[in-house]
Amino acid sequence: MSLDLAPLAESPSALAEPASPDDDVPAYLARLNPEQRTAVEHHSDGPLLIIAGAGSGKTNTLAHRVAHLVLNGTDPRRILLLTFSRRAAAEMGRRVERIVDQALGTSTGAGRAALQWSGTFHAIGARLLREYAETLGLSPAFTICDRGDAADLMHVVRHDLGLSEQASRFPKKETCLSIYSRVVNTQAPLEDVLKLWFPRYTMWVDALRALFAGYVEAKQKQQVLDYDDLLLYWAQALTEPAIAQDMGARFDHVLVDEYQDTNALQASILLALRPDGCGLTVVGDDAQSIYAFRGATVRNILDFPAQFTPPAQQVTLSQNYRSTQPILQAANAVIGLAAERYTKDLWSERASAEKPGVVVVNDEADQARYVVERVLERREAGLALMAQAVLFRAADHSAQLEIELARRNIPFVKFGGLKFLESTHVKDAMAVVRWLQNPLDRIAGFRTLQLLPGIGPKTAARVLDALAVATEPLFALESFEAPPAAAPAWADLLALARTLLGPASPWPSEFEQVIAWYQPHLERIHDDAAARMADLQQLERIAATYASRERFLTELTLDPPSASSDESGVPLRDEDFLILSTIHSAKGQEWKAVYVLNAVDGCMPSDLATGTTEEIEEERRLLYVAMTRARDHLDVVVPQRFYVHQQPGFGDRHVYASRTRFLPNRVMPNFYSRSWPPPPMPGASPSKATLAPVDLASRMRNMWR
DNA sequence: GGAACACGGTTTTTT
DNA sequence: ACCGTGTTCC
Repeated sequence: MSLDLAPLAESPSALAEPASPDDDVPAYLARLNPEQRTAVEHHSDGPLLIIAGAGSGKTNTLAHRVAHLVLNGTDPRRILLLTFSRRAAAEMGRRVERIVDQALGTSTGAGRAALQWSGTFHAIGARLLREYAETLGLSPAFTICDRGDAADLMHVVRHDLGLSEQASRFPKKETCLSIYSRVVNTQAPLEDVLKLWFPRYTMWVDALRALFAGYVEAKQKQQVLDYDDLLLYWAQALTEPAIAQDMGARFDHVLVDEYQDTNALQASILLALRPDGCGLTVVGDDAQSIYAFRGATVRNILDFPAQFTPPAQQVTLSQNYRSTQPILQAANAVIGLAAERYTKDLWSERASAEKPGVVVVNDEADQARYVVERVLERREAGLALMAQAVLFRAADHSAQLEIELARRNIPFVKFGGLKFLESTHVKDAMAVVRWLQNPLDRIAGFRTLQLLPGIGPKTAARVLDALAVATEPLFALESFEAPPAAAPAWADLLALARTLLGPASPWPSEFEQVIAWYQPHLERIHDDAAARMADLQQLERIAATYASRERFLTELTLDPPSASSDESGVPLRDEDFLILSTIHSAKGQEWKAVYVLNAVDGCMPSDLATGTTEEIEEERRLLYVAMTRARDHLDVVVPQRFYVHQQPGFGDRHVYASRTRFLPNRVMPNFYSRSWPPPPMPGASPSKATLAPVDLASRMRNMWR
């Protein structure tokens, strides 16, 4: 399931009116404004950088450029289009086909412009690596592990090396993985990464190096690649001139979207594919760079032109077709306070008398009530729920709002945060399938085996050791002597393994067997088995949409369902529902009305991201991204008190927060400022003070006397 | 010795 | 809700 619910980004309105009727110009070009048209028509023998401000018709411009190339004779199978998400790739493909079909004046041309090579860097990397697997010494059957699995593997290796008992200050498995990942993605030495981003752990440099060596070895033994490997192996393969030549020659054009959120490793892949920059187009906006935490660097986009001789041509799109002028002016004011800026202010022709609001409320409960009231008010006025979105910094910031929405029966879909695939039961089921796909995958096996009562870490490890040296996995399992306590469950597992390890059976039915096997374990382990079983049935429906076990595993790992909704289940397509999303997941999208939650210091910027000025600047851009999602209405909500989780030595508590530092007084004239609920009328004071006090405490004591 | 269970402390953003 | 740890039970 890829819930393509929210329409992506720049709507058709992001097209300029025809500038001047020119007989020789095809209609699809006449619709563009001069800058967009320059970008679309850029001659393909030199590299091109498009700096595209928020709402400037970026997606459309890129789609038009691809369509333009196809209409001028480029084979769509020889175009490589790298996007930030799978959803963006699908949307881009649809638009290109539409433009080409319209231009050719036929509806029979369906498929003529079908892009074969569009997807994320990771997905394209996985595909190429499988294709070139033999040359590269990889097993073509390699499985891809997600972040959680990678962390588990890191944990196992750490334990094997005896680093767990070292001291309490050795980084946790997730932190180890973050450090590793940052080294890989930034291509920087471990020492520098530690010094810059993980100063607390600099003393562990040698231990970490040993850990990472063990981690790499473990992955190779198990024929498993993590997310970073998809880029790393690809980049490394491209350092071989013959392979670079061969891979580069498959494509006439390489286009990259959201270039501001790519990292050094991705830049090196591009450069190796197109060393002279011919046929290379990158699009991005440095003001919207919000992924430095995973190694992305704005330097990629800023240094792009000078990488080539002659330097890349640069086109800037600065007309915004999305937001009203007051909203844009406020957003410009916010980003105008950034320490460093490279692009100029955006402008819009969409006049409006309505300034965006900064709304001060008492606490998060009032914040939820305020948002619900405004959402309903606007729906009364004709704005569908789907045209409205609530954005926030961290997934759990919407918790109170979700409760309020459920209470008032307002359907919603939430993007970002804890996902479907990360819940224990779904991970269990996926592990079973992965392990039987690749019996050398120890993490999947470890997880599966421990589901059996009577089998814990030790026995599981013995089974996996036997498998690691076996030539025939099924035989190894059958000759393993399970502990007596585990005997019945072990027999059931063997029966499942005989089917799944044996000659291929039809795909979706294999999955049904896995679920049938897992169900009794689920019921034994979890109290809320019924709800979890419903999730697994959902997963079964998803599994049925993939052609094979291998495709299911790869594609679901690289493109997990991005939305989760309330308990009533995913709303049907024709139903109306409100969008809740983390700001990160809202990238590239737009709504008529946008509500930004928790615009207070501590949330934005997050307390966890105030270490360096770079981190704070990224948080500022995050607010900018949130604000520029709005077309007509924008409300920034500031709760005066908000809840913080366990502070060392304090426990849960409320803190008094102040408006985010990104909205200082001097930008406030761009907003309409108010508080909610409105202050009570004078004279209508509540009567609390007149009630007599009651001593409940002594009544409770007296109950036991 | 190994598995199971109970408890206390934590939780950013994502391919 | 989950991870790590310490304790109990077979």
